[in-house]
Amino acid sequence: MNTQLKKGVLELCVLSLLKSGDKYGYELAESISKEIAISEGTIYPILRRLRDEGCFEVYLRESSSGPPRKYYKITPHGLEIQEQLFSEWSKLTARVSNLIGGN
Amino acid sequence: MNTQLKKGVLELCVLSLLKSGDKYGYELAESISKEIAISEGTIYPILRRLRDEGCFEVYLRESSSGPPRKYYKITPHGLEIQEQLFSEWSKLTARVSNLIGGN
DNA sequence: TTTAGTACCTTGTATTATACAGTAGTTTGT
DNA sequence: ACAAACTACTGTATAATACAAGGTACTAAA
Repeated sequence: MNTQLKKGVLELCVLSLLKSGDKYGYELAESISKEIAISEGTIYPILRRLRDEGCFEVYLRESSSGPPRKYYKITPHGLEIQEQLFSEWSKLTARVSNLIGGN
Repeated sequence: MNTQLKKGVLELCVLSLLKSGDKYGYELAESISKEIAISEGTIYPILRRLRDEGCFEVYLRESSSGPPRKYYKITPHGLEIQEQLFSEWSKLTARVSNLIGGN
C-alpha cells in the first residue's frame, strides 16, 4: 500500500485504539496490521514520539508467553490530540470527496 | 491542517481533477485550495514529478490575463495511476474506519 | 540439551511528499 | 509609473513511515 497515504494516519490509529484500553506495542502492531500493512518496526517510533509528547503513560507488565510487555495508557492530553487528529482526518476525507467527486 | 495527512492525497487530487479536462498549474492550485489548505508553491513539484513519470502531456497556451499558462493533459498511464491511487485511498479510509470505529 | 520459533522491544539509515519563502515575468488598472 | 493580480518555478527544511538488523525472553520440538 502507498506509503505516503499512511502518513499521520497510524498516529491516529494508535491513539484511537488506546481509547478503549491500555495496550502494548506488539499488540498494537498486530491490530493495525490486520487492516493496514505495516512492518512491525514502524509502530515503535510512533509510540516513542507520542510518549515524548505526553500522550501516554507507560508501565511494564510481565507476560506468561514472552518478555515483559510495555503498556501504553493514554493521557488526557493524548485524548485531546486524538480528537483533534480525528477531526482533521474526517475533514480531509470529506474534502477529498468533494474535490474528486465520484472519480 | 495536519501536513502529514495530506501526503499522497494531493497527487490523487491533481490526477482526479485532470480527468475532467486539461488544466494549468495555478488553476489546480486554486481549485484544491478551496477544499484543502495548500501553499501555492506546493503544486508545482507534484506536477513536475507526475509529468516525469509520464502521467501528463504538457502544452503552453497564452492567456489574456497574465503570462502563458502551462496546461496538463492526463495520459492513459496517468489514468491508470489515478485509478490505482483512488483505490488505495478508498481502501485506506475504509480500513481506518474499521480500526477506529466511531471514536 | 540444543535448536527453532514466536513474542516483544529498539534503533539507525533511507525515502519522499509537503511547507515555506523567495524569484521572476505578464497583464490590467490607477 | 506603480500596484495588484495572474502564472510559473526552485531550494531548503521538516517529518512520518519503510526496512533491516539486533537483542532479550520464553516455549516447544528434536
